[in-house]
Amino acid sequence: MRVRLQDVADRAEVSTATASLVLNGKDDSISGETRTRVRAAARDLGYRPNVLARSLRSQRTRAIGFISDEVATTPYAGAMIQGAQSVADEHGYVLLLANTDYHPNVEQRTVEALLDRQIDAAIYATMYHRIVEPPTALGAIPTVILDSRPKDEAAFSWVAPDEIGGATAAVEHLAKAGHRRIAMINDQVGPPAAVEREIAWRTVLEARGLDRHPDLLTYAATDSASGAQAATRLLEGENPPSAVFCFNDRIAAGVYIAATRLGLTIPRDLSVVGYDNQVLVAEAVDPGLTSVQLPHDEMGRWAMEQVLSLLDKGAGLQYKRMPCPLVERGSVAPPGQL
Amino acid sequence: MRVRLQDVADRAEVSTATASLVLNGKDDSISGETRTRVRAAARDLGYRPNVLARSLRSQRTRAIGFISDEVATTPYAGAMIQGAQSVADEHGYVLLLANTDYHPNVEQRTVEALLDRQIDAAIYATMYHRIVEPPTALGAIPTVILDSRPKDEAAFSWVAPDEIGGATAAVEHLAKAGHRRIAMINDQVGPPAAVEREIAWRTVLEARGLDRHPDLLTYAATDSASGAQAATRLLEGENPPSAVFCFNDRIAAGVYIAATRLGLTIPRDLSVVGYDNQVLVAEAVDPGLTSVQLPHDEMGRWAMEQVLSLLDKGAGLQYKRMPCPLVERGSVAPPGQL
DNA sequence: GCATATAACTTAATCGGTTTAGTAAATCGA
DNA sequence: TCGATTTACTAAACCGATTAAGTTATATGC
Repeated sequence: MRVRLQDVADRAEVSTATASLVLNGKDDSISGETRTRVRAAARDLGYRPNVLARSLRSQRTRAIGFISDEVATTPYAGAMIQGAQSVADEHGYVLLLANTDYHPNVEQRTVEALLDRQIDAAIYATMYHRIVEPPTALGAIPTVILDSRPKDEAAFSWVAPDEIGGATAAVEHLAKAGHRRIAMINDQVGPPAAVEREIAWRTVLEARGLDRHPDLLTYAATDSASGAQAATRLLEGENPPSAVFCFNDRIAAGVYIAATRLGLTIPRDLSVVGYDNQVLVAEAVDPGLTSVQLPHDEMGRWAMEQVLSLLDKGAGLQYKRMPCPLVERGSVAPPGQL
Repeated sequence: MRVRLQDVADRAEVSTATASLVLNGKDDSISGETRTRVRAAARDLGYRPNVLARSLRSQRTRAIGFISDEVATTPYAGAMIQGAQSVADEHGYVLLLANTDYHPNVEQRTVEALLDRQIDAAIYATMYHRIVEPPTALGAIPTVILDSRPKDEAAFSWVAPDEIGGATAAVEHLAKAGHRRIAMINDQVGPPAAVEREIAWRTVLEARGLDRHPDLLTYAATDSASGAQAATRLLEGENPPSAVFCFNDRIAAGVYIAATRLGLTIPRDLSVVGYDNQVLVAEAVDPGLTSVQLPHDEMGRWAMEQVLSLLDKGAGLQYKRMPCPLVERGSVAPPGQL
């Protein structure tokens, strides 16, 4: 059996009230001698408070629900959970995990299960940047949206990647290398991330007076095989680009495959920039892929910090676009004479 | 405020005892009329029991601690957590997440934080297969080791990948394609996974009477740059192999890089098999990499199932080697005339 | 010297449930 | 018709803490 406060009190020959006051530092009115006796008893017995009992009484569990559409598949989840978890840990909070499997019924059930456990607050995370509508039950507790934006932007705090900034940096990087025909292979599904990155791409082309031929924009599914197909279309077309900005690294990997098959060498004949900075992909190709990093760890940290300040300081709602830094490897060079 | 059992009882005009008995199905001695009244009251008020209070009384929280050395970095974590989480969810259990950061002090602190929250049991997970010694505090509750083996194999239930089986399948696959000079690039650090895979590789070579020249075995760090170096050594040596079995997919990606630089085409001039089946890597290279899959999801599920049967059925300790299936893509072909 | 602070505790209520022991009324047996 | 069951509930203890409200000495003020 675990040691209870009662056991400590018995050993120190005081009431549980006194023991509690001492151990919680609310001991203004407890004599120094009693204080040391209680502390000694607690130490000797190896006393650890039962958090359940304390939570029941205090109405705070120091537990945060982490709700996400999926946990596996992508390596993104890990970084976000890691960020949130480590901040939580620093403040003596704990993470309760839940999956929604993209299914409203599961989501409903799972969120209620968390609320039944009296979580103090929640983080509603998604594995890619989109527009979400968290279940109404979450209205009961502070909730921060991680890696997405709420439909009603004023209803929640949220943090999402600064897609415009990241994509701008990527395209600017290509432009500064001297490219004037910069294509984009975008996600054909068109989530917010895709829309914003495309806007940024287009804006840089306009601002710098670069080639804006419609052939320079094409779409693909977000895997390397589709990326290779799209790249082949681009490169075998009438107006092949000298550089390609890709929606993600998997598509970029497809560009490498297509280029190699067409006898082109990266970066001599074609420059490529990806998005996501998936180290596994970026370093599996040769030369290494220059890519824009999604700040998952930082977003996870920010979300948890925001949760805690909503809880502790009763702070107001906030939102944040987290910068996406460009990570340079070897896939960009000045254009040749293609 | 949340609806309490007291509110339900008031509305149904019974005591909380009666309400509790009805809602928990222990209503043998409750009249049918009262039963329906209580149930209606609960439904009307949207009553949901406070799990904290219930747990305090029942001494069971239906919460499982998931302790791992890290959560991010690899995509493995997600799959293991996913597997464990989904089984937990099916049984009304919840996962409490904790990190140890490979640091004994953090581990100690974090495990105690979980125990303070009265978790019923724990899963002690690692991101790669090694020999572990879980903190003694975990002796207090059922604990299953996930993706590693305990130093004292009789002290815990555990599940780890069947490295021998997976590596054997990989090397057999190459042998059956006709290769007689099959090299291995192993992890230079030498964790159990590396030791076992090397044993399997050697065993197949012996069993089939293939070339066992010492040059065929070399070591590398587990990233693609190191893999490329090792592959270069192998391929430029006096006795180049016609096939390479790699400790992991990142090293295998390095083999692709080295082969391309040396003017060799995979699989015509060189066959390659990786380990981990990291889809991101395996599909980023051309042709796709044939690889052995680590059954993270299945291991996560098994671990949680084992935890629950230890809890519910008071079952005995068990251990399991989970099969690692070979996933064929395009990196293996019969040897040419190198 | 006596009412009044002050110091140093303790008692008991409370959080929201579960469960054992008990009670009152209805039913049964002979 | 009366004791013994059975039925249908309820009172109260309990889980392990926290904390407001008391209590009892001792010290202080005048």
